[in-house]
Amino acid sequence: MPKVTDAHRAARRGQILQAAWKCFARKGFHATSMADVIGEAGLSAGAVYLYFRSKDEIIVAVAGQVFAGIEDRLLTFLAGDPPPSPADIAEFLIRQPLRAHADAPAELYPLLLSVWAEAARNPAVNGVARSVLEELRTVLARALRRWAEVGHSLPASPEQLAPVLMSLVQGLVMQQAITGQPTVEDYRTGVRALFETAD
Amino acid sequence: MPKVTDAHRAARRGQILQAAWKCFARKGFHATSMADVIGEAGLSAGAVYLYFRSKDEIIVAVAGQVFAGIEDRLLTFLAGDPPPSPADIAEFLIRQPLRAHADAPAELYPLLLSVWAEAARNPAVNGVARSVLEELRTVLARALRRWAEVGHSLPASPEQLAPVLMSLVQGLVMQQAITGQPTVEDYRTGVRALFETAD
DNA sequence: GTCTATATCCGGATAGAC
DNA sequence: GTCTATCCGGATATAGAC
Repeated sequence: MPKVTDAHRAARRGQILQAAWKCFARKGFHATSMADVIGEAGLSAGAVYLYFRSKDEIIVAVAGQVFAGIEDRLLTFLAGDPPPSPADIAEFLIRQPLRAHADAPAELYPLLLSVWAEAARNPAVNGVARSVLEELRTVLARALRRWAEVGHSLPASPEQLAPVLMSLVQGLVMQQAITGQPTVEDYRTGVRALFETAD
Repeated sequence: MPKVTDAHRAARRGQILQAAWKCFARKGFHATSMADVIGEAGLSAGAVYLYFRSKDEIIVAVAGQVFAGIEDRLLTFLAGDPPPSPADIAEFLIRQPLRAHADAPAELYPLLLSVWAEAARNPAVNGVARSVLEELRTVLARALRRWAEVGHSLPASPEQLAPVLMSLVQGLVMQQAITGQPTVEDYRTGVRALFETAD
């Protein structure tokens, strides 16, 4: 296996995934046909099936990309000194989805909804989503504990607050995707106020 | 049109919707075939298509049922005297989905996720979901305002806090559907503590 | 009103030429 | 490695008998 081939393979895979991402963002997983992906990628059916065994495999890969990087960015943020306050953490979380995927913001939220819904049914997608959510929960709890250890008070245990922090993002995404409301800025203000009176 | 016919029609429609609900809860909208619904209802294809013109029409009807009643129950709760506190409202919201559909709790959360994801794509479903979410937002804002007018303080404006309250349910549903965590009780405790320190 | 049988279409995946 | 052409299965919706 010469080097060229590996690079080539990676490039092709990326090309396909990017095309699939666009299609899935536009129409969702189920309404997207392989023909859509193939057309968007500018390849042929045979070529695509050379890199992915099935549509399901592409879905799982895209779901993975959606979550990719969240943890890393969050970890470096949470490791800051002094430790960020719960309000800071909340604000950071809320801004994450858009920061992570600066392109195609309009279709990002619906895509996230699709991924979550799929994660509730598709075992493979569930695997990646579940591990990310669980990791997120422990990371957030650890950060909250750090904040408490530095002399601040928390309204509840870190383990109980972490899921609440996560809900803030999830709820915003859903409401935005369905009603277009509220704006990130309005939402951020409400959330920050709530946590600041509670620290 | 004799009375019998109307009652009959209503009963049949209900029968079909109940069957569809079960199938959708189990497998989601897209993985459910008309054959599934037809079999579950114990009817024939011809009969089902007599009451619903298409699968899409059934999806919209089920989505409507999922939201049915939420508003009414919430309104009577919020109208209580003395006005419920933000913490009380949050707790009520969190418990709602399970109270509303006491049967089939295990599959309720995934079904909700499916409905939300569908609402982000399917215009008809979006219509019902959007109107419910918007109504919910104004109703909650009004209740928070009432609480403030009775002499309590709020960390932010009612309009900013209402979406945050809604997020609490949505996040719990999603986390439960995907990871099975946290339990309603743990979650409730965290949420209540957060809002009680802030009232 | 209801059922059976089926027309019609479409999507995923493959086979084989180049 | 890549493309074209195609197969097969399954899904929606309908037609027509009873």
